[in-house]
Amino acid sequence: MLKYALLGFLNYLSASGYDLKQLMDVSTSNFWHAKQSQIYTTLKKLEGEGMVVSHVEPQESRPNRRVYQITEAGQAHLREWLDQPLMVIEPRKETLLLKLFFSAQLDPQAILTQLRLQRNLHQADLEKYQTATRDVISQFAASTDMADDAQLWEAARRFGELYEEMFIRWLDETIALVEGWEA
Amino acid sequence: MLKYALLGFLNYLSASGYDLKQLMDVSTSNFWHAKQSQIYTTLKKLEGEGMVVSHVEPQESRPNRRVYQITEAGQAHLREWLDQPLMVIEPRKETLLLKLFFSAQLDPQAILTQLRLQRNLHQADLEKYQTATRDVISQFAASTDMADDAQLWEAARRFGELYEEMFIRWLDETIALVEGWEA
DNA sequence: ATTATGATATATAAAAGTTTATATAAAGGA
DNA sequence: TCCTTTATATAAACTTTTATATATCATAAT
Repeated sequence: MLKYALLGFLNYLSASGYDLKQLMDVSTSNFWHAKQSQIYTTLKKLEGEGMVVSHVEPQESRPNRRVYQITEAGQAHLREWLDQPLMVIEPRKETLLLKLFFSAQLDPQAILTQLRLQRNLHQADLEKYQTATRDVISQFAASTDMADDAQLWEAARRFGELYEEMFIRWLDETIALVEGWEA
Repeated sequence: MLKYALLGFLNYLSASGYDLKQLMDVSTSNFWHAKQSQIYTTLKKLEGEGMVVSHVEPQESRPNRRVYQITEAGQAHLREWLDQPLMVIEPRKETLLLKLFFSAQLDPQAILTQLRLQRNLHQADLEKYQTATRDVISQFAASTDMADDAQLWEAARRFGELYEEMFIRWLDETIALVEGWEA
């Protein structure tokens, strides 16, 4: 799946592995992320498959950059994936839910500590989507003439916002439930 | 992570790999899932680590069952994991969002087809949480005296319900956005 | 003035986790 | 007769994470 993310970015602009990592961190991290090592190995694999080509750009006072460019085959491969509708719901993995599911044997106070800690983390995440992420997208939208693209990026950001609102609501409900056990 | 899910179930009752797959499918699939092959190999690994022990139960007219039982070491290992709070937010991966992020080059009608298809899937999932999953939990709660456990399972089910409501809301917003492009 | 750190930049090895595919075997229902 | 359910197991492939290595510049702290 990561390969489509990389092809998706390279379809907009040529970039190095380092660039792609930065791009993902500020744009898709809400719904797709990857470690630096995976990005570098996947780019190498994509080059082997003819989906991208690369050249080294020498730099003074900085290590050389290896810049990747999408090929026609890469564009066709990306397009094929975009065209074909997703027929399933992606199964989620939520470690917090798994822990909670088996936590009845814990002290209620220990459960509450864990839930409140997560509430703080999700609150911070929500605020990030409402400020920093929002600003990045609106700046990019204003600086280019890609109105449709920017609207889809905004929709993706909006998902993160709604997700965090939902998560906080669920945490508040669940905290109230466990608080009731002590009475 | 799967190992904790298996230990969590085995802490309630002894079970075979087959049983554990069925249990996960009707209870944790909302936030944790695994393939049969992974369950079998993980159980074998857990046995090698002394977390569980197994014995074969011969059956007439059915293949023999290998039933796993949690050990004291296994219980301690589970307990340790449950005790230690989760300090991070689990990064999500949502293929639909990734596709949408790069879909501006597609025909708006193709985007709408994909979003509406997902809406149907999520609507069906939501109804499943509101009926079948809810019934399984309330039946189990009534048949045992594990009130706290059942309330946490209900909280986990509730997460699935809120998640699907949120997803459908986001899909409706996004469908309306793309519908606006055609005017 | 020196030291520490963080950012820029790429790369690989090893381990861990997960999916896909395949094999076997028998009962029971459509 | 065919499909589904019950039941376990392994090989191969793929994906992802963790850890480590190298090198330089700019800035901040001591």
